[in-house]
Amino acid sequence: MYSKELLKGTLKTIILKLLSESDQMYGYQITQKVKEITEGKINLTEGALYPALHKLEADGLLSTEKIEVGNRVRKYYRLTQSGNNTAQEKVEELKEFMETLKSIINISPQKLAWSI
Amino acid sequence: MYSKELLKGTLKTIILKLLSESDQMYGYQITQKVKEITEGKINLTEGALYPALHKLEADGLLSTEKIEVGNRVRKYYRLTQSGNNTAQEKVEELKEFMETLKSIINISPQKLAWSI
DNA sequence: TTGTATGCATAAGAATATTATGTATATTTG
DNA sequence: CAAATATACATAATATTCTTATGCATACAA
Repeated sequence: MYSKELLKGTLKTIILKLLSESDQMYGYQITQKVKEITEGKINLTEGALYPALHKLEADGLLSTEKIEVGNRVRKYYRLTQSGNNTAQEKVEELKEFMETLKSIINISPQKLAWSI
Repeated sequence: MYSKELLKGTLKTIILKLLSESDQMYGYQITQKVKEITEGKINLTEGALYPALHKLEADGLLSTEKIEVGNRVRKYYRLTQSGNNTAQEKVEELKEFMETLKSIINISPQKLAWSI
């Protein structure tokens, strides 16, 4: 597990990306999926996930559907039209941000000194 | 400029990385350096930077030295021994985190469906 | 029957940022 | 030369977004 603070700000983008690649998903499934893809390196906590889902829904990016499975109810989320657009934007923004971060993380002493 | 929330959690690592590649730097210089390296894409705000620097100093990762320049005082920061170790760790952790994030961001519908 | 897994949700608290403000000197520009 | 911008530090109020803890409930395995 990584220092949790790194995850800050990326959670919504992760949710939107997963939903953009699948028809619909429910909360618990998202946590398991992320755990699986990242080989256990990222574990979403419920206290972070559910408020984030609710916020995305409130913002009109997700719609929900409750489906009974046995005696339990699952709440499925799917992207709205607006959510689909936002998903693409957020993912693109995250990619660019990571490239920019790399430019700092991979800087050499020479390049840094160049203009100090 | 990126959505600010992405920067959350990466600020300390950025500071430690810059200091690990230079002898010493002062706060304002760090903001300018980051702006230059990222071509204006990341602008550190003072309200975030100074508290972060103070925290790193309080944690024993940075030491300070005040130097008069003209009639003004600059507060230079440099890594302590402990800060140097932490810098390496944090940078490594950030790199690994970015790799992990990529595995989510670049996932294809097929791979995702594989185990839904 | 007791723990683990599944499934949702919220509340208290911590961490970390934004925005605004304050103080002060130096330099550039109209 | 006055005013704006740049340099340089700092903190307070507020917002956001997590963690941790708690609660409820069903299903299944040891």
